Amino acid sequence: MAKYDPLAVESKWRRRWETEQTDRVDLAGAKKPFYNLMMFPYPSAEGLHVGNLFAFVGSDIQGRYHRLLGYDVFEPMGFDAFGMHSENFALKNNRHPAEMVPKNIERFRETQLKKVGLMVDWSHQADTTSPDYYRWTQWMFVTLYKNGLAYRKTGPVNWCPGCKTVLAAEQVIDGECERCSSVVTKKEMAQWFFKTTAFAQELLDELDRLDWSERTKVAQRNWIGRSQGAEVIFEVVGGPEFSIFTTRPDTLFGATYMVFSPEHPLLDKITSPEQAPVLAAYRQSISHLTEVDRQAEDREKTGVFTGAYALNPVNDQKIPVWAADYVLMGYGTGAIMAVPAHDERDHEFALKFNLPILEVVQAPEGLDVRKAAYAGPGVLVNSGPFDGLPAKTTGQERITESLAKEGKAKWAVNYRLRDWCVSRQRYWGPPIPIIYCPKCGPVPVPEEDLPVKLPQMENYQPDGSGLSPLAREESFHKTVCPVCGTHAERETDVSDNFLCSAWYFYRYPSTQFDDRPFDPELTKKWLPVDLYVGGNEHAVLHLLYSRWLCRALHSCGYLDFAEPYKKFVAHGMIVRDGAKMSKSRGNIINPDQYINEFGADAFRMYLMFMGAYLEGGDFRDGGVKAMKAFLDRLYTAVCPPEGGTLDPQPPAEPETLFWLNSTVKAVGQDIARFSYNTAIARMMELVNHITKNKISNKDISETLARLLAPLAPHLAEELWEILGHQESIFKSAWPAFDEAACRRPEVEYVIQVNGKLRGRLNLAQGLAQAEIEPLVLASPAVSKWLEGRTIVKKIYVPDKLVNLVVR
RNA sequence: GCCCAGAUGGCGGAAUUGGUAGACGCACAGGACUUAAAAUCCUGCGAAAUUUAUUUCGUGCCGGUUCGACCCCGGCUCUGGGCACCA
Repeated sequence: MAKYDPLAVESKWRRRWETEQTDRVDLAGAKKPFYNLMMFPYPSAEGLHVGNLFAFVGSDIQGRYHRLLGYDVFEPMGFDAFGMHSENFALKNNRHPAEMVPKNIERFRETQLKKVGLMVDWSHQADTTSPDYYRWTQWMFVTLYKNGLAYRKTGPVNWCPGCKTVLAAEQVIDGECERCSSVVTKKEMAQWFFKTTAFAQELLDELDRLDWSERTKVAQRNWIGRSQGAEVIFEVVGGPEFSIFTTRPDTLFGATYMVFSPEHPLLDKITSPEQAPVLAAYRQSISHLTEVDRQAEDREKTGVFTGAYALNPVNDQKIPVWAADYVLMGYGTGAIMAVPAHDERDHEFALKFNLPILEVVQAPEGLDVRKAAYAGPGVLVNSGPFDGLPAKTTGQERITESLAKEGKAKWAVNYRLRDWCVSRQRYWGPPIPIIYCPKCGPVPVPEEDLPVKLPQMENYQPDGSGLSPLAREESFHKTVCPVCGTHAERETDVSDNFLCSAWYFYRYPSTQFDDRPFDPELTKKWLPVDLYVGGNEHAVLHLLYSRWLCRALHSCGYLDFAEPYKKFVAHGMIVRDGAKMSKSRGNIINPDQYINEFGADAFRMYLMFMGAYLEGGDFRDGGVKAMKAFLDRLYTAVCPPEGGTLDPQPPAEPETLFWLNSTVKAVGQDIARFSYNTAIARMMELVNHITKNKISNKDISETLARLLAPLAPHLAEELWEILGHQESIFKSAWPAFDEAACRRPEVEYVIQVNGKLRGRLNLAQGLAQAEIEPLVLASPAVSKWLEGRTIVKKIYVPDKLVNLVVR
């Protein structure tokens, strides 16, 4: 039994690809550019995770497939090596990231990535920690600042006590730090922000037109969280005006009290002297609560009366003003009108504090708004001139517009999306390129002075003071103002690692340029990215940030497109034996072990065969071995038989032609829709057919080698060479097929009686109903079900089925 | 609570548009080869009944539409994911 040695074959072809530069593309001269991007990994010391490989292989298959289709495919790779994941790991192991990261990168590239057989053009790498790279990350910051898209602001920010730094809203998951799972607290600090909210509407609108995985789009829509409503101006009795945001202006007549967020600055002005100590005590009592406590599901509502009253602009009614922490300072205006009859939260609060509940939208029979809030549709009641109008449509419009005429309301839209907090009080990142001058204020570092290099520091631990470790390095932060020359101080925070990764794909084609972040010509030719494959865990992190940055650079005139990725495909997640993989379970898959035993091709193929690529798969131990066994069978089937040769004539037998052509068609279609598991199954069927029938044919062998090439590139090259070709199989072309031969000349008709399968008939293709009927009625398997019955209806589906309905 | 996706043999999973449910593979069983084992090859493999070359049942649960439903509709249950005191 002929077998092949995968380790020998694979190292042979790795060397050949390297010396012949098979994987390189002529970026300037390419005629049919196809930018195939995969999410670059961060080089952890543990090595590549099987999840990384699953993602990369699925992407590489597209790259190789497109290459065979005649595209000039650019498939670059880089390392996302700045940030807390790298720094935390170095800290834990008592090492320095500057020493550790280059070693990890080397190991990733040389002993792992290259062994998997990715068609990566290694002449265009990006390493985010290299000064040649982060110089341009800093340039991004300066550019955003100069264009009014970056600003510094003091306010409550998310603070992770574990990582000792602030975090962006996107990096807080259920009140916990995305990296270390510490409970995040609020801290008042001056921080740098990017104006992500400036493009909230565009980011949302464009989603409808993007060719992206639907679940990724849904996650982004939820995160941006648009809600439409009105801003209404109320007036404190004997005090100032203030505005509230509501999505239900139709229920204004039902507002029986107002609620301010306890942090609302206006409270200090309006609270009555006798209630002031009560408010102070309340603020004290909630000050120690974290977001997790505050949002705990079963938590009872709390709040205090301020002693103040507000006037409802629709009817001048005097209603009490309360302060309660169920109203958040960060959303809308930090104050609400409470309509307990039609809002669940207000209802709960009103019951607890015995506040009035007034029905203004007619609830259906049997529902009592005193018992439970009714938020459904209905007509307005107790609403003066607006009674009888459908609340959510006309009612809403009329009430808002009548107030708008008096200047007391306007239509408004609110987004859940917050500006991106990019400051980090950590060491391992690109320093924020800003200088604070006592005379000139904040001044961006001039472009020619970039990069602001990260100094080498032996003790780089974050100290939790709210300042970055760089604040301890005087030689770093003491400087002079680039404008006036006065002694000045550098910003000592570094920027969020997600800024590094928000632009890396612009850099890849332009790595040779040290005078610009990306070359306009090459960028025009290669971007936006044609295909981006990655994990959906980045839906509202990297993918949102990079969409925003693209839009920002576009608005500043640096890019002539506003969306970075033409197509994004979210791959699934791998589990093992039905369970999530984790260190604590001890069920992590070690890819190297399988690759060293069965070869990268068998490992690649098994990863893709486990399940649907877009849904993920369940890794079973025996799978890689079984795949190697298939590749052995395929090898035997494709190679000339021992002591013989392959038939040089094209196959003529119809059944074989059917298998050959329909397999080529199906494999191409399946790869195009990321259905790798079924593509492999189709190849198995073809191999089974030729093995069973002892067919050795040159045409079939060459076709199989090329079908296999995207999935198992090393073996495909080996077979191609055995079949007599000098050049790489990737310089050949994807096999063509004959549409007519994809169907058998004879088709199997299914014969049903009353919808139940009663027989099958092999008949020539394309027969008419009238030609088939007599044959059906004559067949004994069918006629026995027709005895003594009347046929009332005949269903006929060409080349497929006949169904006789009898009584 | 709202939104999205999903539930198919012992297992992983197939099934373009409503038209043969279970492709392909794993595991298992039997056989061949072998001193033996491994590897490889061949055969079988949803369940029940059976006169075994037959019938009935069967795609999470209940109901509906249809000649015909894994697929469409209505109502549930469970699993995974996103959002969530967001006004």
